[in-house]
Amino acid sequence: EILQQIVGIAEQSLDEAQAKKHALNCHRMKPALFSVLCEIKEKTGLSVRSSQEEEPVDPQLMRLDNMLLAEGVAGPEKGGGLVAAAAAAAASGGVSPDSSIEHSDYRHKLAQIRQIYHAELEKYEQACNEFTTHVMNLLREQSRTRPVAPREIERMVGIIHRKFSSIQMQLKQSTCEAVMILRSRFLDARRKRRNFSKQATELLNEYFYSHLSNPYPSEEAKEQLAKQGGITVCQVSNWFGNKRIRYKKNIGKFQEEANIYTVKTAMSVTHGTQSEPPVTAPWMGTCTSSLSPPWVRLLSLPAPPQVESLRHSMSQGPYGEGLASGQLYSPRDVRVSPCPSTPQLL
DNA sequence: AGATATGATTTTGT
DNA sequence: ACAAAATCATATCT
Repeated sequence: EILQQIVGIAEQSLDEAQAKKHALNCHRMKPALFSVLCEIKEKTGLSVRSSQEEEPVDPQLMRLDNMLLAEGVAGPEKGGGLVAAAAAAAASGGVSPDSSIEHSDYRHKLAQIRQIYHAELEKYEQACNEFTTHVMNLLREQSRTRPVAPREIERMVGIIHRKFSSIQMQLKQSTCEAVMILRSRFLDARRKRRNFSKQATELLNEYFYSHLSNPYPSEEAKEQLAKQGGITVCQVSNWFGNKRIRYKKNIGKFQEEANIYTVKTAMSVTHGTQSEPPVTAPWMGTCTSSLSPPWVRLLSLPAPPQVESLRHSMSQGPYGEGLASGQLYSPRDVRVSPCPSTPQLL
């Protein structure tokens, strides 16, 4: 009969139920029922298994945490953010002087993400605590009418925490995604490409066309070009890589440019209007473009000595017309600065 | 607006 | 490991 009443409680109004509960607690048979329940429980031995006490420490969660920390989202307050932004700036390799404005924008957006993240985290924390205390109260209350071991309460709390931490993980995940998107938007160097200064381009072109037979500047030459042009050594390398491939792909297109820059170095001699034939050198390999027809290759004999530019080449170092002679490169195994790239965080 | 130029990154080949 | 080649993504021109 009493059991029937207990089951019935669920269908009644709160006040009614409360009253009934009180009545039950005071019922003279209650202690007997309680001890019976204890006995049953003891017999069935449905006690908590002590398994899965140690958490496996999800590696995915660790990665997310690490990233959030590294990006300054999860770390200490304002300082962390600044440090992260500075680190990101350094990592992106931008020695560009105009980057501060973009970065302030980036930092602002990051701070927003950070704020939302922390607000949500706190909300979850609070909800978790609330829920936990609620459940604990409930269990404590119930322990008056049925046997509840402290272990069981602990276990419930553990379950609740696990549940909430999985929700937290979702939050972390989406925060990480947001940060990644932000990064790619603002810090991917390709997205804010700036053309080099006129002066730098001129410098590079001058070197390229005056070393057309072997346009592979040494490390030292690159350093000098970089310094003079106000760009990095890596950018110089990129430029030459691009230039070589694009030049040989379409020599015709570059003839005008070639004339400009070779004339520049050969000003002293003639102002002859007849343009020189395109230089084809061994470094261009057998690749001929659609616009520089096959016969160009037939004309490509050993690098024709460019008398005018020879002087210039010589003054620049042993890289100009040195193809035939042995000294192509000076020994340089010292890697100065690796090309910076955006770190792959995920 | 679309075509071309250009700096940077990724893939490929040796 | 290095350079060529391909590709990406933005800048600049028309």
